[in-house]
Amino acid sequence: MERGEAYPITYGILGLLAYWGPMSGYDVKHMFDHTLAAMWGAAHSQIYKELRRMKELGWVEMEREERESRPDRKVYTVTEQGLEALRKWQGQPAEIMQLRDELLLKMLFGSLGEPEDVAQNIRGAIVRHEDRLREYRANALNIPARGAFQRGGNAGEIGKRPNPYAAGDEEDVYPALIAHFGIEFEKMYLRWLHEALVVVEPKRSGD
Amino acid sequence: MERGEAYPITYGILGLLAYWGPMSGYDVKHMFDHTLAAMWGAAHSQIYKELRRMKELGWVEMEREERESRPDRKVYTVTEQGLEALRKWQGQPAEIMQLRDELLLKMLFGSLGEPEDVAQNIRGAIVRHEDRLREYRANALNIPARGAFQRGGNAGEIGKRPNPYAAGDEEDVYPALIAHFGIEFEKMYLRWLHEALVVVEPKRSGD
DNA sequence: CGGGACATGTAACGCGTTACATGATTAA
DNA sequence: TTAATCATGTAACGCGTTACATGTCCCG
Repeated sequence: MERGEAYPITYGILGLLAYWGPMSGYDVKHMFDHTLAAMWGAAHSQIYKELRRMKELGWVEMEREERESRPDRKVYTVTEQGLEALRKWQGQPAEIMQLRDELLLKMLFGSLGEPEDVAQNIRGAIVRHEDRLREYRANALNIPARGAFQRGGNAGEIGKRPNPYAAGDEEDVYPALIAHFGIEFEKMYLRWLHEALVVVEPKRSGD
Repeated sequence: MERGEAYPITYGILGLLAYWGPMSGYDVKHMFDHTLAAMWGAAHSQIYKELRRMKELGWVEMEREERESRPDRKVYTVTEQGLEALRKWQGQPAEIMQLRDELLLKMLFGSLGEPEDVAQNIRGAIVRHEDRLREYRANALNIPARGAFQRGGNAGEIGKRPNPYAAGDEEDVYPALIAHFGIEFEKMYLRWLHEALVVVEPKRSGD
């Protein structure tokens, strides 16, 4: 595999298509927002770019779906070459992650700012991470079962075809593992934020 | 503050300079590698770029230090405007982070690859995260006390000046909080990796 | 005598973000 | 009538990475 051929987002889209079946770029965007947003954000402009490149690589095929009184859809289907690329990717070791959390950076240099500003930032983070934890708990990353993806409207034959890549009835443990990670991560993050708030928060005399 | 004026890495460098005193770009790179690498990687080319831009913004001043039989150094010092920018940054809310961990992406679509490949990836991640945890535990992010940064060699007067921004004897809790986060994160990550390995690892009959 | 540390840069390239653009339908 | 949903795109911009470039000193 040459350098610059594919990136995590490429495989993210390819994985969505392989896992849930043929979709339009618009659908991929919605899947990203509902399943991968907390892990890997993606603007629709980026998704359309990647789909075009994957078509040039022969990893997906595109079929134009014309509809009356609705904009046309371009439905993408993973090819055998695309599946091969996914398997190859799975076999390669993943680099260790970097956190790249701006809050941690702000807090590392917290002594160069006002303590109340740091405390305010921590309180904001608590709210956002509690929201995320609630989401994770409510729907376990919103991951529908393999091949079960179906979008509203009369999407024609293509949307109703069963996913040709679905592997029968055997259950898939991986989405549950990822959801579990998300929950454990948010719980740990929140524990730490509360600890930090106690340390940082200015003590008031009348308390 | 206009869009595109400064980014996390800008404030990371500015914070290093404000916290540990005047440094060259080469020194900044070393500080990054020893304190922030796990959180925010930075190539030296990027650091030199940022230092140039910060000079144009008036956030730092540059003094050329000529030395015999050694390459010249460009020593950067934070200005009052730079400190003001840092304080302003501290007062602004931080966006919620995205994980962007390729291993999680690979595992989400683990069912599209070979189970043994996934297991191998998990084992590799365990080794790397154990290393990182050991590092964190050994030196708590390698963060020297405020103003205590000193590099080898006879670096001239500049390197020996006490940090003008150091705020006396009061201890700084923030680096310890960040180090604590790093340790808790790695512990949680490792717990999860071991759980995942048990689920994923193919059972052998003779075991 | 080769390799590491010291020290600073340029060039190429693309992911990822933000903004701009179009235009129909449907529901409040 | 205002706004959201459906649906796809282009353009600008820069962070971040990788590779290329130069030259001295010091250690084994």
